[in-house]
Amino acid sequence: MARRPSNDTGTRPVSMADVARAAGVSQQTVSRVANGLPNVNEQTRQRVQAAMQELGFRPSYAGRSLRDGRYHSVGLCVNDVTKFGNLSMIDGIASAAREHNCAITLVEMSKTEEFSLAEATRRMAALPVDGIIIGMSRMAPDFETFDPLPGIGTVIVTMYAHPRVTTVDSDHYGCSLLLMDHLFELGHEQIRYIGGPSFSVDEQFRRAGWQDALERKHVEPVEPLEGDWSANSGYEAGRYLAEHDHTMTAIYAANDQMANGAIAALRDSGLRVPEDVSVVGVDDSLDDFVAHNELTTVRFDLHQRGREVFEHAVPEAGTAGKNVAIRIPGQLIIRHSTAIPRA
Amino acid sequence: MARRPSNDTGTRPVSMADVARAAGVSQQTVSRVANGLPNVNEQTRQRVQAAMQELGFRPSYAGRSLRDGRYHSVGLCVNDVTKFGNLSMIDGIASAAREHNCAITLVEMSKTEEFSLAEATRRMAALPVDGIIIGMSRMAPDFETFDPLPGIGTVIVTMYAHPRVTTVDSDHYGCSLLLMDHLFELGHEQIRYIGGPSFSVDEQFRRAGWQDALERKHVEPVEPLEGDWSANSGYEAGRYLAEHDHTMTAIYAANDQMANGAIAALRDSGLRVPEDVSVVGVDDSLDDFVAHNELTTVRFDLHQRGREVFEHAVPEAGTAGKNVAIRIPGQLIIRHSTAIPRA
DNA sequence: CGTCATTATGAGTACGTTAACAACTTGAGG
DNA sequence: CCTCAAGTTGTTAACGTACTCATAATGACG
Repeated sequence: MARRPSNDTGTRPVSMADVARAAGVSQQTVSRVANGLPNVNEQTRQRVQAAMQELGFRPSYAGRSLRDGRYHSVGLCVNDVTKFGNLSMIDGIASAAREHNCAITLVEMSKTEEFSLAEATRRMAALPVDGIIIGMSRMAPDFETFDPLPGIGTVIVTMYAHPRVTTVDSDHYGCSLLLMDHLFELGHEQIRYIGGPSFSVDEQFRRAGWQDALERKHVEPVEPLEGDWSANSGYEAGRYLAEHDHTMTAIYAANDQMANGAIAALRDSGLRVPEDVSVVGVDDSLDDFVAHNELTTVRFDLHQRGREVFEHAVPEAGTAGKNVAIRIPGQLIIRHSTAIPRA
Repeated sequence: MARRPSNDTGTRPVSMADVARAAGVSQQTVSRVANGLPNVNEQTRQRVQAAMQELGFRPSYAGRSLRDGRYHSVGLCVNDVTKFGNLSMIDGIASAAREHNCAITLVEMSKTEEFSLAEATRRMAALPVDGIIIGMSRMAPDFETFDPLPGIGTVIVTMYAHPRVTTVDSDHYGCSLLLMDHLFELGHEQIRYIGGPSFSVDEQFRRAGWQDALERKHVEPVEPLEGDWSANSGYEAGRYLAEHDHTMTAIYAANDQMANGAIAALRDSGLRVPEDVSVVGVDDSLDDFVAHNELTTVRFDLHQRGREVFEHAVPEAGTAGKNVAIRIPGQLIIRHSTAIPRA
């Protein structure tokens, strides 16, 4: 049972040799026509192109890649495509890849469970990729011991630095400092925190920024609350704070969705935003979903991050400086959810 | 200037032959070890595995694909990764692909301009894909005349049927009927429509469903409004309707985001939802963004759509029935934005 | 001790492509 | 007529893999 019939009756894909036979030229001439090389007689070119059309020739990616050792694709490994962080990563990388005429080979690991970097690397390395990008939105069990595969660029998208791998991320620590400084300047000091799930790397760094900012100002951080990034969890946390904390003057929610929920809760509790309580978020993700978005937040340049990630994963194109840790700062967007605290 | 040095000093990737030389066996034995075949002496296996580890062997995707004619990847071509429709498509296809141990090769075309199916097909066909999926969220200029490439499964994700290509989509027409029937049953007849941009295929079918439902009930459809899918555009439309139409009792917004904006506008205009005006949307996309989501809407099973799309694009796995038009019905989700109209 | 099955391994080949080189034709200039 | 250049086409080799077949070693059984 031959896998691929060599005769013409089978379903084997049409190769250059088939086209060559049909057009009465050598296979190499077909290659020349396919690649638009100049040294082909016009008449011959047309005959070959006609044969290609006729037979439905499709150049073999495998043959070409085997020949010239490039795949023109970058591998991207994430746990859940739909999470905001991953989506924005895909978007940023997609535009960088497009600029380099490159595709993205996407692999979604388990949506819920963590995965090891070794496993992710092993899977990605067996795919047609010139570089490997791993989104580590929660700490991998083998992060410390992980060794990248030699001979292929590897980038981990995460805030944690690694001794042997380049890591790139938006600055999830710095964004907290931006927001806290903004609140400090307005005069706030009692700033409560509503975070995401504690396994999230983004959460860990955003929260650390909040805590460090307070401690640097010699304010004791009060018990951070834990949500799940959703507006409903922000609502519950906001409700709790409205009822139990009458000294706070501001809330820092670790993403806009929870901030939006928290604002709703505060208002349902009879508190005004921003007159009674200021609220800030992160991501600048509400615009499409709520009218008159008034949330003060931090916006990240995801396309720049995508470009950095891409160019470090596929070093031919950009700086090949090995093993750095790149943190791309966000931009403070001041809207109308923050104000001077009540006296 | 040899592209790839054949000696050991160069940067050529490590092949099975290299491993074989290091382990003192034949290349074929390395292949057997790499693929976990049983007929290898345990001692030999360990020696080979040690050599693999030592040299950092990475199996060549190109060699393997050339050899067995499969890529284990499906091509996906969309215009803008971040659009809700496309994102949900990626998500659904990703989980179907994972079930078949398959990757996704993602190409993002121009975010803003339309692209022709011929161009998309040409680009995708040159990539490592066993099937081609094209998201046609706006009508392609060559839809009527398009001929799929023979020898590779092609699926277009769109509501339009095509005489020579399988098309799959969520039922963007049927969702309107579900919502309109729900409103009819409550007693509504004066139902205004806030649509997306008119070039959108989803918009065209959702709007057609609204119009047909009214006409079937012998109600004259009143001037549909056009938004841009964003909450702000829904707000503006809602504001306009609140001020100019005092006979309407319900609004059908073509997505949840505009519905959310419309509700805000109605309330800002002093109207109650649902007591004075009922509002419905489509997509069931608000849960993460707003607390206490009360919007009646239609939810699509995106994973089922992804599975259908995938299995028609890569027919080896599922039903290979050629050239069908599959419409996957949505599910009506009744919450609390709809009620019996005021008397 | 010969026969035969079982196990382990190697040799050869084909997959489709492109670079490098060789070969052939044509025409101009001496 | 010879030489040389330019244009066009063909031949060969190599990329890395896995299938098929051949070969060699081992042990069981009559």
